[in-house]
Amino acid sequence: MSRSDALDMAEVFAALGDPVRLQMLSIIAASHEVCSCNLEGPLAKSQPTISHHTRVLAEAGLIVGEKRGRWTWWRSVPERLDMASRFLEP
Amino acid sequence: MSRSDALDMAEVFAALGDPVRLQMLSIIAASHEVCSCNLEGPLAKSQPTISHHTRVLAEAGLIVGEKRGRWTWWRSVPERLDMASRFLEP
DNA sequence: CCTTTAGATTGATGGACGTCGATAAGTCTG
DNA sequence: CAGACTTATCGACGTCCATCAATCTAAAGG
Repeated sequence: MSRSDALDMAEVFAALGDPVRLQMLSIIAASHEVCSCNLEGPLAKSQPTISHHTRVLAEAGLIVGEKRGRWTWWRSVPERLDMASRFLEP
Repeated sequence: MSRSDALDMAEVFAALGDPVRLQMLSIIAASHEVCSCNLEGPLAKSQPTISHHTRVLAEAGLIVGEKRGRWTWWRSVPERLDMASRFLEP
C-alpha cells in the first residue's frame, strides 16, 4: 500500500471518525435526498456545525450536495462507500 | 442509528483515519504476525510514535498484541474489520 | 549482577479539530 | 425593493492529537 493511497483512504476514514458525521451519513444514506435543514434537528447541533460536517463529508467524497433554490440537497456516494468497504476486506 | 453505536463505530474509523495507522494495519494484516520492531522501518517513525499508534489500533479492537519474550507480536482482528466493512454497506 | 535490547510511558509542543456566535451571500415572497 | 429564510464562511476558544526526546520496565545473555 502506497503512501498516497494511505493519505486518500485516511481522509475518508477520518471523515467517518466522528459520531456526528457518522449519524449524518447514516441519515443521508437512508433517504434519497436530505437538505441541511433536516439535519440540524436530529443531530442537535448548530447550523454552522452542520455546515462544517457536511463539508468534511463532501471533501472526502462520501456525499455530494446540489443547490436547488434556497436548499442544498445532499445524497450519499455509494461508490465511495464501497471503496472504503472493500479496503477493509480485500 | 443510536448515538452509542455512532460513538463505538466512530472510534474504529477514527483509528483508521490516520495514514500511518492505515499503513501499519495494512502491514500487520498482510502477514500473520508482525513485531513492533518491524514497523519502525517501513513507517519511518520513532519508536514512541509506533507504540502510540499500535495502542490506538488495539484500543479500537483492530489489532491484538501478544508479548512473547522481548517482542510484542501484533496481528489483525478480521472480525472487527468485517464489522466496520459491513457498516459501510448494509 | 550488569549490559543490552524491545517496548511502554511520560512530558512537552505545535498543529489540527469540534463547536458556536456573528456575519455574508444567495433565494424566495409579498 | 424589503424582509424572511437557508446555507456558507469567518473568528475565536477550548480540547484533542501526532510527534519525539527522555525515562522507565521487563526480558535475554554473559
